Amino acid sequence: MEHNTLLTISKRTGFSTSTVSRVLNGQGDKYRISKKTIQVVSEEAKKCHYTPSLLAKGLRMRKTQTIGLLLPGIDNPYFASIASVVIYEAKKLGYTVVLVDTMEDEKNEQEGITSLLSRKVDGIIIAPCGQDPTFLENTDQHHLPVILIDRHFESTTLSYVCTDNYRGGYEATQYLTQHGHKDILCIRGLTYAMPSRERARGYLDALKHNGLTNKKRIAGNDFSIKNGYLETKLAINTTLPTAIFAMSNTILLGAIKAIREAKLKIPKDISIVSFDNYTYLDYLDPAITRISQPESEIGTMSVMLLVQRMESSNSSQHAQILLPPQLITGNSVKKLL
Amino acid sequence: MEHNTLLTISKRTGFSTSTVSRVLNGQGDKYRISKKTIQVVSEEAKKCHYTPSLLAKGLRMRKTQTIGLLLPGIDNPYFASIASVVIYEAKKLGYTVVLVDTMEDEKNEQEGITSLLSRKVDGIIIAPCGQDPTFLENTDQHHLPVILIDRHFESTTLSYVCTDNYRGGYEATQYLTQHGHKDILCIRGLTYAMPSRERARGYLDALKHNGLTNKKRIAGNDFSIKNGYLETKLAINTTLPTAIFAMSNTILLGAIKAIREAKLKIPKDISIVSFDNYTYLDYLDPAITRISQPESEIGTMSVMLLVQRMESSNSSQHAQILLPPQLITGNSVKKLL
DNA sequence: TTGAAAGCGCTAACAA
DNA sequence: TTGTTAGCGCTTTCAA
Repeated sequence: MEHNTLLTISKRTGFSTSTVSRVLNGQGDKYRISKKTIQVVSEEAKKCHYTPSLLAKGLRMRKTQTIGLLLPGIDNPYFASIASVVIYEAKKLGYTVVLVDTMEDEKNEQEGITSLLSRKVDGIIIAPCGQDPTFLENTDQHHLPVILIDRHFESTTLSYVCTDNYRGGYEATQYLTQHGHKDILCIRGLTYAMPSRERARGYLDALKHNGLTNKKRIAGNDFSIKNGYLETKLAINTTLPTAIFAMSNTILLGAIKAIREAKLKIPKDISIVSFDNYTYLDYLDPAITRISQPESEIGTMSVMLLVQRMESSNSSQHAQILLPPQLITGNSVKKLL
Repeated sequence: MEHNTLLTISKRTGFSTSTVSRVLNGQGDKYRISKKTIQVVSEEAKKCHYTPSLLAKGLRMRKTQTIGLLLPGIDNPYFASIASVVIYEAKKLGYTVVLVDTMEDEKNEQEGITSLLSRKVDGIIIAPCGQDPTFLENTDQHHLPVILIDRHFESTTLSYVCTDNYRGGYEATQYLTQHGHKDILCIRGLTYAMPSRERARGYLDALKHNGLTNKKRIAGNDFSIKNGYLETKLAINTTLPTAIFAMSNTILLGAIKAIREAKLKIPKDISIVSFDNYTYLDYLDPAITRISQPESEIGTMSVMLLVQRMESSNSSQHAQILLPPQLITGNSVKKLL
């Protein structure tokens, strides 16, 4: 293990580095290298635990078999789930993942991207927390494919794979109205982020289709537990809604906390529907009714799209994909008469 | 953004690549390069969005500012939490993290390490799922520092940062006996893994100190939800213990599921103490009493140790650190008379 | 105060 | 069937 290179193997076997390189890359047949040479070289490589330098290879080939993944918070189970899938799928296709946690901070995001560019990653998958797609669009156009996940931009040429958040917001609200709810508080995530806006749009449209437009009530401005807590607390102390539509699992937790502090019971005193699926939601009492996002599909599809763009030269074609969410019913919604 | 290198900047400014390199690395003063030159070069670099190639730099310097992190499952909140901290701390010190999810599979672990070696990472932090430290020890001795986290080996020279699992097991059990419990079922994780063994040892010692050795009851063999479910189901249908000590948050979930299916109530019919801390545990009903592991300290300390070893040449010194766990009380344990 | 040139480990065009 | 050689982008020694 004393730092082996093609050169050291070349010297020990007596063959040139080219030959060694070709053998070790499985191009022995292609170059009609003799069986014996192949065997000798292979054995020597194995014996000395040769590990090719992906630095040198990357420098020479202009390809590093690496993809950068930027997420706003790996400790959020929703993003952890996506990360898990992306890493798995990437590995299957021969890519390694460099993970950057932007912590919902634009500066971190910017630095993260720069760092990935320096590392010469072959492509980027990102759940952006910035509001401006310009930089990403430039990157994408200069030979470094970018795929957005979870969040996309108003008008962008960039490829994305996201949940159909409008539909999710609509279905969550519709489920509540179908159970007789008319006073529904919607607690929103990051105001300017597309998922928040789309879910809110779905919420509003559902109200409209039920003649409840005048009942609309949207509050909150980020995806934190604290936001869920404060907005719920406020609502409880002003006008208690019959139901809450929480835009994320984090907001949900905050809401539950406030509800418990007020000694209210779910669903007897107040109903709740959340966004994001998660094992633990089945273990809460009551189990929480929620709109499940297709994390697995988002992860798989984003890797597929990215690899496709990275490996085919002509593909400047962009795909903008919305995947349907799914309602999972628990016992957190009461049927009103 | 048309692929700028030192050479292109050198040509455009008229200075040599050496000078450009020195300026861009902040060594202008050291080499007494004229203010004007520094300014010209810096401006050109900024204007063309120069991004140094860490491949070339790494190849030349034999240092990539990258650390490899191998975890058995990023979707486990305990590991997600560690990953989050490691990424953050590493970044603060100028390092990027390549994350490998081994999925509790030795083969994946082996491949992951090989891949990291090829990428020429400067060091490795790993929660090993293999049983044999030999390979890691060899790696560690050949100029690539390795730090174990979460799990360590029987007798190893490798550095590690782990929870004091013996103490955790002891305290969990002690808490139960202090509440009058004598029939405590311990549901274990991966049999051969050090955390399981140490927690079990703590459990047994606590029983012993309370004269309950003949009551010992250990079952189960991995850290899955399924394991917790099956063992609990079995216990309920044979001899119902008064309390369960679940060795992880996953085992806990399985246990709760079985308990609910049997229409039993926690803590009225059966008490439970778990391992691993997690926000959601406060939101279960009842809140779960658990032994909290110091994820943040584990993450921070492992990065500190690793960086120390990577950056000081003489440091073949190894640190083996056990961090104390902490009991967090919920309402899942009933006081028996 | 600046530059020329070698070399990190690899691949591939060209040559034999 | 195999070898020679140039070059990927960078740092650094030596020289001026």
